[in-house]
Amino acid sequence: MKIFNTLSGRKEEFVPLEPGKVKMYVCGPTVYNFIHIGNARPMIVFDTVRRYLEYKGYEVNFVSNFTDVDDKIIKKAMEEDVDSAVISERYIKECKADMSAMNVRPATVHPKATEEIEGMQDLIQTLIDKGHAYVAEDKTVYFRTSSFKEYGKLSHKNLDDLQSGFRELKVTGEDKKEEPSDFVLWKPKKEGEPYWESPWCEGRPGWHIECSAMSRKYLGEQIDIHGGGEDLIFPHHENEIAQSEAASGKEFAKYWMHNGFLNIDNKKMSKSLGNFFTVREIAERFDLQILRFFMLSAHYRSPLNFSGGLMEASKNGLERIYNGLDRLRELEAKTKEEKLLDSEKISYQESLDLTAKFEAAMEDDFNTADAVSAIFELVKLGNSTASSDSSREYVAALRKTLEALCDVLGIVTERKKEVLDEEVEAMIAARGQARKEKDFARADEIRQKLLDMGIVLEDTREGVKWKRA
RNA sequence: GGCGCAGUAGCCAAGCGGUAAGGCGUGGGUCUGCAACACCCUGAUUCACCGGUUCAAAUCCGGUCUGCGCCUCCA
Repeated sequence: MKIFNTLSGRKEEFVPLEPGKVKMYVCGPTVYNFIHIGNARPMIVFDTVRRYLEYKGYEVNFVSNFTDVDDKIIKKAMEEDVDSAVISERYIKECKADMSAMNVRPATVHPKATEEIEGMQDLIQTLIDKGHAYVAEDKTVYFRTSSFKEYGKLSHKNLDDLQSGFRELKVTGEDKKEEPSDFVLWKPKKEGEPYWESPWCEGRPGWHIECSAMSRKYLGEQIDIHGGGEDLIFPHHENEIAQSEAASGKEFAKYWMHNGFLNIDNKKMSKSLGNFFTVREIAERFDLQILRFFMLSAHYRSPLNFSGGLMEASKNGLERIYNGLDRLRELEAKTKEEKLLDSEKISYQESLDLTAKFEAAMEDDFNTADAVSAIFELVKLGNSTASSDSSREYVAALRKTLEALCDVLGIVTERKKEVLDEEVEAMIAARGQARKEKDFARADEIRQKLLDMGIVLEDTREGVKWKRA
C-alpha cells in the first residue's frame, strides 16, 4: 500500500510502526457552529482511509479531537450570553449528528481540548525545561522556533524565508517574542474568558499544543498517520512537529496526509464571498450519502468543486448502484439454491478481477475515484449477467462483493426497513388490477397519485417495485 | 515576492513512458400498454499551447498561457 507523504512529497510504501496496527490522528473541527461542507471532506476522506485499513485487517486506533476552547467559541458565547461550554457542547452534538448522517464512524477517541489541559501543561513544561520554549514578559509562553533545526520540513519552507516574510508584519511589534516565527503555547487570560491555573499564569493553551498533547496521550510519542486539510500544513502541522519532536526527540508522525480543498465555483468557500454551506443546509436538499459519494468521486488530494449540478449527477450515479444491488438481493431470494454453473465461471472470475481492481486503486494512495469505477463495472456485470436463471451462489457472490466494497467506501446499502401503510398497499393492488383489465388511464392515475405521495413505481419482469422518490 | 498544485470528451473524473477507465448528460435502438429500471449502440485520431528527449509521451524535460492554494489559529 502506498501513501503520499507530504513530508517527502512522494508516495511511499506504508509500513506501520507495529505490525498489524495503525495509529492515526486527524485534526478535528473547532466547534463554534454547525460544520460546513469543507469540514466534511477530511472527515469523509479519513474515515474512508480508516475503513480501508480495517478492511485490510489492521487494528486502527483513530483519534480525532474537538477544539472546544477558542476565540470564535468565546465570541459566540458572549453574543448569546452563555458559558462557552454551552456553545461547544451544543456544536459537538450537532457535529456528531452530521457525521452519523454521512456515515462517518466515531473515532476510537474524540478528546476535547478542555479536558486535556494537564497533558498540554506537561508538554509545555518539558519544552521549557529543554530550552525549546520560553516565558515572555507578559507571561505568554512561546515556542522557540530557532531551537528546532528541522522547522519547516513539512511545509518545505526554510526559517530564514519565513523570518523575512514575517518581519514586515512584525513592525507593529506588540508581541514580546524573540523571533516573529515563534508561536504561542500558552497565553494569559483576558477578562471574561475561560482560563486554567498554570505555573506561568492563569490562561489557556495555544491551538497547536492541543493536538500534540492529545496525540501523545492517546497514541504515544510516535504515530503512523497524521491527517488534516492542506491548509493546516503551515503553520499548524509544522508547529505540531516542532512541539512533539522537540519534546520527545523522536519522529512524531511517519506519514502526513492532507486532503485538498473543497471549492465552490472554483473559489475557496468563505463567508465573505457568500458561498458558504453548512452540512446541515446541504442535508435539506440531498441525502448526505450523496455528499459522501460525491466527495469520493475525486482523488482526496485534488481540489474538488462543489455545485448542485454535480450533486445531482452523483445522486443519479448512486441510484444506479442502489438499483443494481436491490435487483441482486431480490434475485438472490428467488433463485434456486444451487452451486455456481459452468456458464457463470467467466463472469464470476470477472467479479474477482474487479475486486482486485478496486483494491489496487485503494492501495495506490486511496484512489477512490478509480475504486468507484470498479464498483460501477461490478454493477454492470450484475445487471447484464445475473437473472432468475442464475445460480444462487453466483448472485450471492456478486451481492456480497458489492456490499463489501461499498462498505469500504462507507456507502450505506442496507435498505431501510419500511412498511407501506395499508392505503398505499391497496392503491398498488388497485393499479395492478386496472392494468390487468387494460384500464391504463385508471392505472396511470393511481401511479401519479402515488408519485405525488413520493412513491415511485417500476414494473419489472419480476413484478411491481416501489421506492421513495 | 517565496513555496506549491492544476489544465484529459457537453459536465465530472481516472490514467503519469507503450498507444485514452468509469460516471452523469445527449442522441438512436431493445424491453415495456406507457413511464421508470436495465441492456446495446453513440462519443477525445486525442489529453491548454510551443519546442525537446525517446523506437514510443496525456504521461519525462524546457518554455508560454490560464486558473487556484499556502505564506494571517481557515478543514
